[in-house]
Amino acid sequence: MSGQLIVDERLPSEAELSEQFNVSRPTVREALKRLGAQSLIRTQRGATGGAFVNRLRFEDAYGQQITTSTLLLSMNDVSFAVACEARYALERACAPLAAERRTADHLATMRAEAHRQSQPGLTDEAFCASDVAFHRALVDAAGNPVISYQLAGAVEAMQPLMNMITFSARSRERIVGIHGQIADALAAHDGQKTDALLSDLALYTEELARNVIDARLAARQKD
Amino acid sequence: MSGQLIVDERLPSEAELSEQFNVSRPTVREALKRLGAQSLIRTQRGATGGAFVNRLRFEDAYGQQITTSTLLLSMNDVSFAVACEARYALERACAPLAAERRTADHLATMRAEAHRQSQPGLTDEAFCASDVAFHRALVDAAGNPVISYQLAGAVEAMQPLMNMITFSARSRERIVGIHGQIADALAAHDGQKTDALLSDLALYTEELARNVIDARLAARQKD
DNA sequence: AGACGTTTAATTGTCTGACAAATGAAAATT
DNA sequence: AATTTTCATTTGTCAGACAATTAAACGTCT
Repeated sequence: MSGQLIVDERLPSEAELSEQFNVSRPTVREALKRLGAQSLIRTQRGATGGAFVNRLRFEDAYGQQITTSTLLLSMNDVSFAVACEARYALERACAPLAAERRTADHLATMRAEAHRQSQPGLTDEAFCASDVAFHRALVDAAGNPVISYQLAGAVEAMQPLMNMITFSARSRERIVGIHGQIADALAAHDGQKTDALLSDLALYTEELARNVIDARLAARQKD
Repeated sequence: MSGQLIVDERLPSEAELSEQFNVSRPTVREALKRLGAQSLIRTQRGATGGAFVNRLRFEDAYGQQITTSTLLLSMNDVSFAVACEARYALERACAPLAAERRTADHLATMRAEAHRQSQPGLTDEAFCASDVAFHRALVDAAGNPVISYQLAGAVEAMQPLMNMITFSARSRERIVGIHGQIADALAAHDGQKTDALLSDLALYTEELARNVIDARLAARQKD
């Protein structure tokens, strides 16, 4: 953290560390495991083995980010509205960049996911998973790895919350329609239109969630 | 992660776990340390002690998020332009929300930081730190903890990169001027103006960074 | 000289058994 | 009833040992 070690540099062996800090090897190992859990080091067995400073890659950080975000949402009873607002606010931030830089690949992925979403036999969970894939493609289209990393948590952590919603055929149709329009807007490099469509989608998603919650409350009062 | 344990639930003791999984206690301890490093559990000594499922709080997650983001930027030679683009794109995303919901407290913090930034004796690092505090207040003004969490990394991780820049008196004056205008725009609940000002700030910051980099290249060629 | 096994030393991974330190509950005492 | 003492439980730490892995050093053969 303080920059004294560089990537791939080898730390002293466990025996050396235990002598250096006047603690036993098991204690050193517990400390090293803590660093390993944060992906700060990796260890290798054998003659030239040891603990090495790990290069933290974006792909590794994605996973941690998603896990942490998901746990945060589930443990701090964040309302659907708050989570939804955060997600779409951040996602709209990359609309202009995505409109500028989207490649044919990104468009193809989005169109493919939109098409999958229109299949009638799809379960609600598969629909949500495809939804996430669609939006990740949109975020990645902004062509900025830092943004992709930051938004991985916001987008993916919403999935468990979205899974609470049951999507009727009619609501699916509307969502897929907007997805198609978003792909069109990006194809036309129209950032403002993309932004407006994401705004629509945010409002509609919140409306669906509100309906589900209201229905549950009504059912509970009936009991 | 799979939801089988609830917050504050106690895990079996180390001795029980070592029996359950047929491993020794040190091995169990190493595993528990890994969970502890991820803030998933906390441990307590004593008769009624043990390992307990930890409630992951936003405040705790902030720190992890900032650490990870900072390391990501420093280890993957992300250009200043990319990091800057990400930061301001995400920050602009909360401009409309901040304009709507900012409290007098947020405005006071921002004005106080802007005032500090205008003090002549300030070091470059102190100036940057105050800059970060200003922008955190702006993000927090959006009144959405999920957004605050997500942006903590983007905003704070930029600080080491910003510290590379030496701020002349003239550039400070301009930045402080924009900060003041941002506070004014938020006071007037003007989201669009805030967004435009953040856009200006992004462009100007990138310009400053470009100058520093160009100057360094020139100096190197001179050698 | 070079290719190919073999040995060897270093290092992490794991185990056993032990003791220290903390801590709450139960028991004893005032 | 309040306070102190004792005790059992649990985590924290230590020492010493052995297994598993790995690359380098060494020998041997072609």
